[in-house]
Order: sequence, then structure tokens, then C-alpha cells
Amino acid sequence: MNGIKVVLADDHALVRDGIKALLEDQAGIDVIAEASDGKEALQVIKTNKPDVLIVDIRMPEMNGIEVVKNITANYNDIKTLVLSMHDSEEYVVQSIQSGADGYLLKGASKEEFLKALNKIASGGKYFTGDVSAIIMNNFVNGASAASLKQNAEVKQLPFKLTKREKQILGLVLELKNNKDIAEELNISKRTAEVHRFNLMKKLEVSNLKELTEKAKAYQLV
Amino acid sequence: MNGIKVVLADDHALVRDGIKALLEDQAGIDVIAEASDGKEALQVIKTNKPDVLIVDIRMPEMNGIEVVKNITANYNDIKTLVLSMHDSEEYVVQSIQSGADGYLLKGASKEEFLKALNKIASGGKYFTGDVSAIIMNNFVNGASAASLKQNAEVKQLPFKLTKREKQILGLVLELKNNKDIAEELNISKRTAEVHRFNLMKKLEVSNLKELTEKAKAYQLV
DNA sequence: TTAAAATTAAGTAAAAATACTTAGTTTTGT
DNA sequence: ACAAAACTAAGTATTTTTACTTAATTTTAA
Repeated sequence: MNGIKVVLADDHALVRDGIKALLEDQAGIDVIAEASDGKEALQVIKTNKPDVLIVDIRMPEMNGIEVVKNITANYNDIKTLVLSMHDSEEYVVQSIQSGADGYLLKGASKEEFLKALNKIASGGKYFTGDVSAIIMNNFVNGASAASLKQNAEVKQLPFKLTKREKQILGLVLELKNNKDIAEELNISKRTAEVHRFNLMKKLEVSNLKELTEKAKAYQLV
Repeated sequence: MNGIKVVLADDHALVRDGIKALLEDQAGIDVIAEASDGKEALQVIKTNKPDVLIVDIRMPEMNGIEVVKNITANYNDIKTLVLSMHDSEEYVVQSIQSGADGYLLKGASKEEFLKALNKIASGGKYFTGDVSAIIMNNFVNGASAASLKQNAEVKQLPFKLTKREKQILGLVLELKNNKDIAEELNISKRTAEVHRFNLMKKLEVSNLKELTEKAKAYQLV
């Protein structure tokens, strides 16, 4: 009864059902819940704490990477395995940076999939062989991009934002409203409001337009 | 032993394995072979005559529609069930015309999938509910040039924005609020509100984030 | 020249955001 | 370990926005 508890998040019901059937044929793996979009995934996880969340990248409402970020930030006992059904190489690095414990490309076989799942559940990491090449490539490019940043002239602000404020600013800049931000961060709407209020006050702005402009000007994100 | 013999063609090994697991849990269904691209599917069918070929549309080498065409032309005892894992409405009509016996969109549940498979195996046709709407739409649009002229009560297209609405959408996307938009255009705040309201309704969105996303997706500005 | 479509804007009830304040908890830095 | 800082979230009053409807003008196209 203490098998690996899995939550499946994928907007393709058939894929979900398929993977579920595949997993449930294995002893020691239980699919305890499912979600058909990113937001639902976060909701589901609140009540059904799995050992591993298997999550597709492309989903409506909130994509898999956002989901992984959220889980990394809010739960440290839930592992994440990202599935990319499509050849989206551009997301590989992102999802690794978001704290994913594993990444499988579409070509993965059943065997590889189960191997990855078991490894991740026992605290390990699993990334497809193909992925390492992608990471290498990106590392080279990423390093140059990062070093260029130092030379850029960035204005200095007379105040500093807290970690949470920066995080919320990021979501605000994505045009998310307080309700959605609150849901995403598992805090109350009132708290999100407070953070936004403090942000506006610190940046001395009075509306969203000014906020986004100032945030961009000062490269706060 | 005379269950439904199925061949699966999908380039995603995981999806294939998943669906296989799902099908093999059912009595009376045997997955006798698999293929990971269109050409392979045709090869496989030469030696393993299935009752039904379940085929994904998007595949390398040869897409699902070509495969269905080929089968329709060369075998009259092999049924075909097209799976569209993606929301490719444009292929629905094509694959029906190619002689597919069934079509399922990504949203299909396990139950619907099995229902479809059984129906098709016994000589019937199965198309998702969603698909009928797509066909209708396609029919209407195809015939619209000639026949819609007579009908006075033509429904509004998903969305057509007026000049003013486009103008206001532009300002909304600059993150301006209704008060500022009103001032800029010398109209009342209430009017700006109405325009924004109509925009949201036409685009079927409920918040700024969705509005900006949809506007970008449809390149409305 | 008409009818249809577009633009304008007020009215209304309900929902949400704003602008705070207070205050309990948690995290952190020394 | 202890205070400061950060995070949380409720309360409250005010202002806005939302989600409509109705309806008066103005513009546009057949």
C-alpha cells in the first residue's frame, strides 16, 4: 500500500488514461489523482499530496513549467517529472531551472518511463539522454548572455524588494490578477493585495501601466 | 481469441504504450502490432492485417491522413480510427474525406475511446461530438459565399472588431485604464467601459491576461 | 434613402480593487 | 536566542470595475 503515489497532469484525456493504465499495471505505483490543466494540477495537489507529479508541458490555463515552479517553491517533498510530448527543446532548460526532477522527451519508451519514475521517486534525477546535449548547448549560450548582463547599465532604486515581492511583481507583470496570484502561491487574496499595494508604494506608481514601465526600466524582473 | 485486432500508429512511444496498456486491460481487444510513423504503419499492415488501425494524424514520414487514404484505397476490410492529439481542426474534414471510420479529438475519455473502437470494429462510424460542430462550421463557411447571402440572420463570426474597438484594444494592451483611455479619446469613461466590455465578450475572455494573450494570438493589433 | 451597424453614454446591482491599519507568525541575521 | 524583517491575513471604508440593459445619436453601406 505504500507504493509510489502519482498525480497525472495532461490535457489529453486519452494520454492520461493511457499512462494511467500503463502505470497501474505495475505493482507499487498508484495514480491517486489527475488534472487536465495546470491550475487544476495545483488544486489537486493541495488535497492529494503525491510522491511524484507527472506533468505535460503544454497545458491550458497554466503550463507545466509554471506548475513545476510552483511546486518547487511550495512543496519540497513532491517530485516532478516533466513530459514533453512534442519536440519542445526550448523548454528543457526552463523546466530544469524550475526544479524539475526529471524530463522525458516524447520518444521515451515504457521501460525508460518506468525507470525514470522509480529513480525520481527514490530521490534521484532522470533526464533523457537527448537532453544532456540540449543542456550543454544552452549552457554555452546562457553563459554568454549572463555575462553580458554585468555590463548593462541598470538604474539603482532607493529601495529594495523582498523575495516575495519580486515573485509577485513577476506575476503582476504577467497581468495576472490578485485572485490568480493568490491561488498560484497558495496565499490568501488579501495577502496578494497587500504585496501588490506595497509594491506600488515602493515604486511610487499608481496604476498597472506605470508599474510595468517602472519595473522594466529598473529591470526588476 | 477472435477479439478486435488493432494496430497502433503513433510516433510517441509513451502514448503508444499507454494506449496499448489501456486496450489490453480490456477483454476482446488485441494490439497485434505497432508503428511509429506513417510508412511503417503501411508496412506493418501488409503482414499484420488488423480489424482497426488507430492512427495519429501528426507523424513523421507520412501523416495519418495519407495512411488512411492508402488503406481506404487498398483494403476494404480494415477500419481506421484517427486520433488527433492536438486541436487540428483543419484535418478533421480531410480525414473524413479520406475515408476514416472514426475521429477522436484529444479530449476523448477512455470510455469514449473504447466506445468508438467497438463501434468502428462492428462496422459503424464514430466521430466525437465536438467534430460535428467542426464539420458544420466547415460546411457553412465553405458554402457561405453562395448561400448565406439570402439568410438575413447570419450569426456574428467568432469575432470581428470595429475600428473603435481595435483602437481601444490597442490602448488596453498598453495597459491603460478606462479613465485614461476615455481622456485620450475624448469620450466618457462609461463608453470606454462599454467598449472594453464588448471586446472581452467578443474575444470570450474574462480578464486582462487572457485578453492580451488572445489579442496577440490572433494578431488583432 | 433607409435600414443596419457603430458609437456614444447613462442606470443599476454586484463584485472587486484600493488604500490603509492592525496584528499574528515565520524567517533571518547576528 | 532575540530582535528585525518578512510574510501572512483580517477589518473597514471608499472607489472602481464588471456585467449588463436601455437608448439616443451618428455613420455606413446597399
